[in-house]
Amino acid sequence: MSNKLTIRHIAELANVSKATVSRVLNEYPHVRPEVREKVQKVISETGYQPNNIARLLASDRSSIIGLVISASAQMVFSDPYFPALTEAISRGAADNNLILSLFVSYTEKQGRDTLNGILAAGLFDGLIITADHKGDAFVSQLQEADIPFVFIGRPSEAEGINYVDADNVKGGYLATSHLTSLGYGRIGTIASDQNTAGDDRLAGYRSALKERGIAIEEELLAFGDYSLESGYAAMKELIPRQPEAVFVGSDTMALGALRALREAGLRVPEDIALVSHDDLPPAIQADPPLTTVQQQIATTGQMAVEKLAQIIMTGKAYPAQHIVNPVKLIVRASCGAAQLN
Amino acid sequence: MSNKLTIRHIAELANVSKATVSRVLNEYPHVRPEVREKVQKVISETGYQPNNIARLLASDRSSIIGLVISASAQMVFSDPYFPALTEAISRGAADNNLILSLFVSYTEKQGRDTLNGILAAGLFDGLIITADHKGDAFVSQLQEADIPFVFIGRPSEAEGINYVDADNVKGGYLATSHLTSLGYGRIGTIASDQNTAGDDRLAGYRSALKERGIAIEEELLAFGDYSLESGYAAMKELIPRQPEAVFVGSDTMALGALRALREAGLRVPEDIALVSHDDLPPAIQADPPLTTVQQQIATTGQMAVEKLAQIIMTGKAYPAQHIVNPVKLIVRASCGAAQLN
DNA sequence: ACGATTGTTGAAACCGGTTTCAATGAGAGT
DNA sequence: ACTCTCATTGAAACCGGTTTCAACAATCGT
Repeated sequence: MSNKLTIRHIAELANVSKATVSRVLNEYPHVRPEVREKVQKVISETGYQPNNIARLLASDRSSIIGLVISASAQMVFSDPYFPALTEAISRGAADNNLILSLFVSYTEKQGRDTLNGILAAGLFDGLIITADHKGDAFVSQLQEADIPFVFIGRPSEAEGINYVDADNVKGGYLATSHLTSLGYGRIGTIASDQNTAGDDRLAGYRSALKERGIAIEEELLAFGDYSLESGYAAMKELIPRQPEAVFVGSDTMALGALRALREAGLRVPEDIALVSHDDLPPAIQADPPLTTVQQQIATTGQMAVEKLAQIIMTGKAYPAQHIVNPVKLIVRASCGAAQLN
Repeated sequence: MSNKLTIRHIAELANVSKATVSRVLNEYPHVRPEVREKVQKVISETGYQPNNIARLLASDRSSIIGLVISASAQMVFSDPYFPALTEAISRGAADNNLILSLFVSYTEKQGRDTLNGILAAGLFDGLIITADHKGDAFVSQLQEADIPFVFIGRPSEAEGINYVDADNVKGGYLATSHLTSLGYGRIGTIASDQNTAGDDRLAGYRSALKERGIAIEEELLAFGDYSLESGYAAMKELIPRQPEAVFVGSDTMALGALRALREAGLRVPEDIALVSHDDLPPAIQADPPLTTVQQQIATTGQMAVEKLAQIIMTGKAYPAQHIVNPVKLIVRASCGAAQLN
């Protein structure tokens, strides 16, 4: 450490006690303005910076929060979702004067071990948890540890748990309604049952069709795991069933679907229309650019940090709050809306 | 905190002093085996976990390292490079029993502020710095603060600085030689002068051509900033000059270049061959899949953590080590090697 | 058998802050 | 003028560990 100055030195230089310096540092009352100024002058002249560790020990608060990402390696690597989220949370942490620590694990078991280590360390004021699986395994551990936490993405047992999520049901609904309103029949979907987001988007798809009185044809449902490859495989499965349009549950899977269609010699949107979900950079980079449901990941990340900060400050995690961020449809070329106009 | 147990309780339960418990915890010598066992028994029975903060304060070591990413927002979002690197470093930190904290900033000024905050906090045992710009602004600050640090990517003033980098000169050389050896003439490049990686790749390009006795035609050089859009723009600039092949300095820029070519009605590799750099997921997902130079980001991240850990342990940052990871050419469709066989 | 050495152990100081509590002094109330 | 408050301040305890140092017991050499 380069920092040899301690609160004692400042106290001596300013001719006051450590306690008074501490009061000035923490902007506590009960210090005469002139004394406060004198101390501040010494502090700024010397460039003194209080030692955080000591502060933590004494105040039992670290201002460090952890972000636990538990997802398959493939997912973390190839889907821009987690990077975007991480980045948003990083920014949110900075805005709230919190230090962000990052933990990535690839399996649920590994995630639990990581979590154990984190909880044992006792270093963190709170945690943000995000998982591509349903994440239930973590909940009991977290609750026992009595540490403030916020989920990103609804855990399947959400009761009493604070979480922030996108309005996935609405997303599936918007995407599918858009396709029905463009006049397509035989609308399929590539969904996912890996997490609640997938369930919800599928539910939205179902409700949109139901609303129009269209029966769900189970053979037009395919499933993927959010990877490009799974989107490719799912679309291959769907092609023989000749859907006119498909709602794909994520941009990345849509990229795979596009490849399958290209290989099959089918044009998008002329032969098959596509709408996907997320609106991450690949959506606009795709050929054709994807009509997709935008979820505001930045907002989600930010709200998660803010909710966590609030729990930490107030000490009140209850009543649990479920924050659902709105989504909106971004119309590009892949749905064929342009042609139909 | 749920953890009410302190070292004192353990000491009392085991009928020894705090000092002895501490010796057991830290696996220090000078404890009789039977006493050690007795203490360990109490520890495991009670589930006692030492308070890290207190430990830090007393031992002046936090086991927390910071990763500072300073890059344009666009870059962090749309290029998978940083996510891949972050993920690798996260894994490396876990392997070395270090906690990783993440800081993202978008401008050099913001980066400096962030760094100031970090250094002031005095919480970190060391830092890993990575920047899409040349990052020199940070060096003096870091050196003054006397904190262990390792750069990822060669800073332009690299003397006395520990860094880990890919062999970018070799990368540019391999890509370009591959194109010459396939018989292409008029080989252009989309380079970048934003960072030393760009400089180095360009240098490799130059040396490959020079080696074959081919004069560099300045009009076949274009520059980008690693964004897809800049690759698109650069390729548009190059098209009228009719290169037969182009070495593109990153996969993401190559994606943009592909789009420009597609819009111009040029086929890859039949009309123009492409080789890019990085071998990130988009390279294989592109149409056609990109021949590209693979840099082992995972290894780079891991080595950076290990080097940093070593500096922290030994306290010796000198002599500075420059670790250059090998690269290798991955041949796919975009270079046309398959057709030529 | 006896002093010298070595291995074990605990008391106490320490890390650098925060917080409690009692002492002090000035202003308010009568 | 004389209490009674109340704001200001510093001394000391505390947070929960690590580390130093001195005391002690056991082992060694002669």
